[in-house]
Amino acid sequence: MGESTGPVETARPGRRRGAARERLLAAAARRFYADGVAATGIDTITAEAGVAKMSLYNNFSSKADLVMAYLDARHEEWLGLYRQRLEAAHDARGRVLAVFDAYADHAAFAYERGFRGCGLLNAAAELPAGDEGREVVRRHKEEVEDLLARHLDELLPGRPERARATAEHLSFLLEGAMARAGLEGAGTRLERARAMASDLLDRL
Amino acid sequence: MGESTGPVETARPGRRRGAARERLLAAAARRFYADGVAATGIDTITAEAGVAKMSLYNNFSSKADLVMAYLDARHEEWLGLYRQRLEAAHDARGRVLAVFDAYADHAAFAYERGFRGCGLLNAAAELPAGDEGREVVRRHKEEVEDLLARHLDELLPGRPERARATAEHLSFLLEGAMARAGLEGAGTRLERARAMASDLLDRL
DNA sequence: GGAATTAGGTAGGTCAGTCTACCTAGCGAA
DNA sequence: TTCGCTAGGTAGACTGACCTACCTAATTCC
Repeated sequence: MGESTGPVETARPGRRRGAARERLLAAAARRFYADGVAATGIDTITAEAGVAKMSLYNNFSSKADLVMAYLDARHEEWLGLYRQRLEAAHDARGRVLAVFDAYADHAAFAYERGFRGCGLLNAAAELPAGDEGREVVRRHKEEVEDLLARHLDELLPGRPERARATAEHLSFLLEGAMARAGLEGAGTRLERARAMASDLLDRL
Repeated sequence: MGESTGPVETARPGRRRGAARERLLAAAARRFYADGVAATGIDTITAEAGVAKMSLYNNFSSKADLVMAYLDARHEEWLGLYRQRLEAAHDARGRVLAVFDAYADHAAFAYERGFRGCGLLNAAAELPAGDEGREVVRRHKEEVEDLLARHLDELLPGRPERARATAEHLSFLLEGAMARAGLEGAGTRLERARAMASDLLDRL
């Protein structure tokens, strides 16, 4: 992220193979996050990617397919941030807080129209009731809660139910802070949530 | 809410004055919540309201104006649920939990395409970055947190900072549980959040 | 009578998706 | 090493559906 102007490299014909797909995904990520999925048209994406419209349909079967690829990419992106934070953590407590730090890292990105909360949740809000994309987002949130639960199992040996309940509690704090932070366009609420989590771990 | 079929009363000309506006708001509420704001067209709304297209533009200056009215209506609706729960509460603790109950009441509505979380937050996710509607939603969330803070001041006399911090903590729990509940289409997560809040109040 | 509402249509855009016709980078074969 | 093939890329026109917003003329309630 952080690119802020139109076609990033000039769009001259016959560039590297497979480049169109990457450029499309990057452009879609910027526009979907900043303007919303429904509000972003195919032409806007191809123009910003500096790519022909047919390249989109050569790489994705439809806009819905591109949206799914976008959701998968956001999930993978978050996992990347989390793994980085995980390496720096030296105990189970730090590994719990690494989840919060990964969310804060996300908020610290230089989005061109400001921080707007969790891209996955925002996209889910636009998708129709039975859409598969909503399932992807639901599973992402469950995976985050599972990660928390695993680290808490280490902190609470022999008390799996307490670990589960605490993981749910922390995941609510995280999600709630993220929503508020998105409305405010700043990461402050996420810092507060991290502090709450830290307190809560002290009192386990 | 709870109506599930097209035009609710048959659309015969010359009904009660001012009825068009109410019918439009009710129809918009159903469609915006179930299908999303951008995905819902003017014609869909007027058809479902059983009202002429011009009645929309006689009562609202544009679709954006209708969206703003929708946001205000959702805010007022929640306040109504909350006030009802407030009356039934007999102490400060009950008044804190009344906020959680109002959210649960919201989730218990028979939405025609299932529960999809907070309508205000979902709408905000679709609105462009600087849109006034996003401010309306931000203020709504702040008002909920303020309500919690006021009740907590009663429970924590002389400790306003602790009350503020607890209000923020509870509002995160609430918002996070709401987001998860919306993804799952069920209110279970909200019950869990209420239980967490209740525990937290016991340990104040 | 006048205000509100009706059905239906129109204007001007934008949407997703398809198609044609051409171009070039990179690969394997000669 | 050079040649030729092909997969993936290009620009831009085009279709049919849908979008918001506004208009008209007839109708109905107060």
